[in-house]
Amino acid sequence: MGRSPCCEKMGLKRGPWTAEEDRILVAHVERHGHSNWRALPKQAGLLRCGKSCRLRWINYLRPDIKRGNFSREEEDAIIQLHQMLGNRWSTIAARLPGRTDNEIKNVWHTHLKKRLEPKPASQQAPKRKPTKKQQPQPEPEPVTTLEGPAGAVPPVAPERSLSTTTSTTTSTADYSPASSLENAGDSFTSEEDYYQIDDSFWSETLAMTTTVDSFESGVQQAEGSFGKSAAAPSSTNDDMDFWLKLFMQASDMQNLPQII
DNA sequence: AATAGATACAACCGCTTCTTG
DNA sequence: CCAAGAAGCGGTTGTATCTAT
Repeated sequence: MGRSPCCEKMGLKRGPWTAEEDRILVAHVERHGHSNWRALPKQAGLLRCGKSCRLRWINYLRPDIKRGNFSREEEDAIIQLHQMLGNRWSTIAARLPGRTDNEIKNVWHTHLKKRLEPKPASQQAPKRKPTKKQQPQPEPEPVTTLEGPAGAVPPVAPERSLSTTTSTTTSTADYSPASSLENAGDSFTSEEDYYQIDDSFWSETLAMTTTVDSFESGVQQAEGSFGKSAAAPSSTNDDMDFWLKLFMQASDMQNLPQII
């Protein structure tokens, strides 16, 4: 298939987006939509390639983007979904409203992968404070809800300023250990305590896992009846789309996550 | 105070998949 | 059915910022 001759780079700008470029892109998309990314920069008067515009829009300028630190629930959801789906970041992102594949990918590589690696307890706590970009801004309440199962409230698109590219960060769901400690006034003494934040979350999570597990066994039977090779585990990966569909259907049926 | 190393994340690159004529 | 173009996706890199020494 033809490869996109994207970025006939001559004359096109690269690197970080300016506030002005953001403003132009947002204004143009709001007015005309983005049916044709390739033509968009020209129409909007941006010296960027369509690909770059698309990425900027999807990852930062979309109005429904949720910015700020990942909540513990979101992180755990990513871990679980990654176990099931592998590096299918866009699929994982689809289960985490307001989060982008790029963001999830970054979080995975910088935090979650390490968390899964065995390490001494002394290293369990995050070493760094949130960066400037991550600094929580005063927010009436986190978007992520820790309420019960019924609390599967759709995430609210946070108010965002478009004045700068980086200051758009609003910590809508800052639930990092550090901030929890600060906010709680009281203290969690360990990460284990931290995990005990909300039982309902875990029951939900477990329910999800169980559902998927039982689902998988059910599907394996179904696979047999479909005439598929009763197949080594590896074939599961080969047929991931099939699994994914089933997974989605299962979650929808049970009104399961939408993890947050 | 200086600086080397670690970390976080925005952005780019190139391949795959989808759509259309 | 085929080929070209466009969009989507995942891997990787560049750079700003923070921590430790």
